Amino acid sequence: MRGEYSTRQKRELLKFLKEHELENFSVDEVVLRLRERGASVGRSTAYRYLEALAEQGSVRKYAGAQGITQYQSVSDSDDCSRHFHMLCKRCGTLMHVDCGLMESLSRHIAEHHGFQLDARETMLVGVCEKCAQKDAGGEVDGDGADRTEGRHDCV
Amino acid sequence: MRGEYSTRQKRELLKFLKEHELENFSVDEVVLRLRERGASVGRSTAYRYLEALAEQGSVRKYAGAQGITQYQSVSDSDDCSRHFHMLCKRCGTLMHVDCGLMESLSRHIAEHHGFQLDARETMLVGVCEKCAQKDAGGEVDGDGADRTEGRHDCV
DNA sequence: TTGCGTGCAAAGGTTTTGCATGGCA
DNA sequence: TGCCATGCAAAACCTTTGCACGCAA
Repeated sequence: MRGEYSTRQKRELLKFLKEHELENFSVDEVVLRLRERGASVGRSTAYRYLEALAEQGSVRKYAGAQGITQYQSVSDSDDCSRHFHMLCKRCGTLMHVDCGLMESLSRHIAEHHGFQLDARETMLVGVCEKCAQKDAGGEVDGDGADRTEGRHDCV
Repeated sequence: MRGEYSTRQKRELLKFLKEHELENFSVDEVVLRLRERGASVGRSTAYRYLEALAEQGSVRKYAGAQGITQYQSVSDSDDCSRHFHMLCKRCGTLMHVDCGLMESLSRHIAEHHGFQLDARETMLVGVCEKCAQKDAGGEVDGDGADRTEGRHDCV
């Protein structure tokens, strides 16, 4: 019979992602966090299923710092093709930006530069507010580990 | 004595990069192309020197498709921190965009979203004009291999 | 002569794959 | 009972590093 099976591993992964919507994880982190809560999932399985979810669109997949692939669960209602994303190069946090200027930008680029922007894949790289403050203050440690994340709806 | 030595390998690499300004290469491609012209350079050396050039700023380094690091030689007069870059997800071509809207964007993001954009690392991903035309026509092959590249100065 | 640069080979890390086993329908 | 899914281990990859040798200054 054709189709997909519902397994414990898939359910655990899905549950974890739902609970941590808009947070960013590497495959290893997901595996680790699941193991901590006693819901172990094999690394291969995590790779395979996250990849599938990314293709299906319910998870964003992108290259974070040090070339490590990051995954981020996106709520069903989120249409990531309609807003842009800011990636903090310090802590790896990914933020969604709903902002009118983005649409103007897309339109401008298309009309004046003959280039069709893909908001889903485009990443505005820089330094987020928190990390900028840390920079101003003491030294910054490598990871940062602040994985909470938000949305910026512009006025 | 402090300082850098001028070696055959460095000169070959530099010469190749100058000849292929604004084109994009992986380390392997550079090594291969140099070997083809009888100017072999070890992989480690290529990695080390390209990395050095990237830090120094005369070469752009970025994560291309499939997580393979790409390098692009930039002319001396180019100040890549002052304009943005568009990366075609089909053929891998990288284009420089000098455009007033980009500065407005940076300023807006900083003021309204508390995020400091890094133009040097930000990549506007999408489909370039050529590939869009190909899409409209027949099927597109994976690589595309059109590595020539241009600049878009906006009016 | 001094010490940076080079290149090989090995190590390092992430991601993919092969295959036997296990579980869903 | 059929297949799909899983997980281990191995392979595949790109990249970095250690170290002995070579070469520029």
